[in-house]
Amino acid sequence: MSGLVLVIEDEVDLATTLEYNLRSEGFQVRLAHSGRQGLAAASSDPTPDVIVLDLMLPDLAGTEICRRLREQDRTRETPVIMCTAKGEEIDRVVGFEVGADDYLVKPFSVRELILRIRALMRRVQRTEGEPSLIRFGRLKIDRDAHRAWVDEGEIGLTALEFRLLHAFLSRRGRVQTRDALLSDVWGIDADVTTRTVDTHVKRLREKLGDAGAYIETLRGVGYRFKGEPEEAEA
Amino acid sequence: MSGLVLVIEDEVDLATTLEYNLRSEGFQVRLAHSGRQGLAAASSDPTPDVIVLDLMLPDLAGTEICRRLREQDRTRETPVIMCTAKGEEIDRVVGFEVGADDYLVKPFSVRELILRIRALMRRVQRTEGEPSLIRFGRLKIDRDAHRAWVDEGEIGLTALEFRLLHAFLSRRGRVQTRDALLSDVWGIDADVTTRTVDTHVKRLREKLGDAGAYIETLRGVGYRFKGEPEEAEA
DNA sequence: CCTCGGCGTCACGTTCCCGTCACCGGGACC
DNA sequence: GGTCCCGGTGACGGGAACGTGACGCCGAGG
Repeated sequence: MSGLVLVIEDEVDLATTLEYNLRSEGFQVRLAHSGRQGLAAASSDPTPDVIVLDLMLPDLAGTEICRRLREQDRTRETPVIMCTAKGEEIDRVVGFEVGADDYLVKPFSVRELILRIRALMRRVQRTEGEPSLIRFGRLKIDRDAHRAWVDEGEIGLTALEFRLLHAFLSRRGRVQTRDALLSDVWGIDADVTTRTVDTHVKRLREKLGDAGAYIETLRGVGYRFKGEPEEAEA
Repeated sequence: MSGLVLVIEDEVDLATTLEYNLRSEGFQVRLAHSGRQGLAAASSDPTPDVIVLDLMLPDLAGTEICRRLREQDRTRETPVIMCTAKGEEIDRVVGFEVGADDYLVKPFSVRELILRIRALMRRVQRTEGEPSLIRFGRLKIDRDAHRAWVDEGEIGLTALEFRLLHAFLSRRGRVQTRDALLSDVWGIDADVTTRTVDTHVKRLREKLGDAGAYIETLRGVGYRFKGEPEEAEA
């Protein structure tokens, strides 16, 4: 579960530290060093999944930014974590009214921030529909339960195999280069040979049995999961 | 789904803010600014659907109020959300022991509070009329009494173990990552290693005996409580 | 002051998953 | 048909992930 985090913070070195730490945790990061910049960054594509917002900014107050975020459809549902320097007592009432989702008091630990970001993302993800059951021909996977079946018989997949299968299923019909699979399934900073993909595709095909034929090899390009189940019959 | 929320909170401006926000979300609100007032308000008609309770009150401790609420038939089943200032986290454990249903650490956001109120209302609505007992195969737990049995034999669980078991039971069949368990069972601001989860799962399995097999380990993912008791036989 | 229970952490052992390599087999193109 | 690679395949070593027992801390209660 990676995601895009927007950090609105005018202290450049603090912002950079956060950026570094968040990236090393697998998040994508967008920085903004002023309020106006932050507002623009919040509503540009792709919209961030979480916003970390400093209360004290040179041009706009954090509460004002929060209010404006809540006025726009694009950012209305985006969780906001407010940061306040120690001693500057938050006006809790104002904070509530503008709809921040969480608070941190400086100095805070990066660990703590990451925990809260993850928690907020989980919450949004949970309410955000996207059915957890995906069916495809004789195949069925349940993301919540982390289980997979072929013809009503459950097959035991490892964590990596499950992610790989899910990547295929959610991009069915489209070619996936090995590099694309590596960054999607293994992660951006994966230090792995492209041939590793082959091995895991093989293992996945084995476990899928006959349904392994859903995965096609495109010589010189990559892999493609069939677009329609019937194609397998051909 | 509107409902009546009783807010027991001595800080008048915070209480007023909550009242305003809850009303604008469609709830009816009743305010009480002291413990005694709150106890009276809790059992007067119509009885509230949810109670939001500050732990620090001028006259009575929040835990004491909670205890008394649980002693009265009229309020025994009413869900209670406890609010505690940061630093009083010891009381969190006590809070669950006296039968609070959820807690929030100040400063919290109104959106978070509303989400939790809705969740509790949904839960009550679903289980209303049924006893507070949850049965699952050879397992039985009583949420109000905080007791647990395996095969009609009671097992002594600590407060933490009980919450962990309850978290598993209420999300049965779905994978729980260690991070998710940490924020749900320990609280978002818990300063704890993810490996701590392992230890407590182990202790819980021990106490559950054979029924400990209900808790499955998914390597590289997290833990999953079985969806159906019969799966254990397989 | 001592003891005890609950909780978090650490270190160790084990399991099994993952990444790599080397060896083939079989298309693709001439 | 030959040659060149690309991908399938089996084996293997390292290490990540988990179970487990032990220890220390801290607050409660005597």
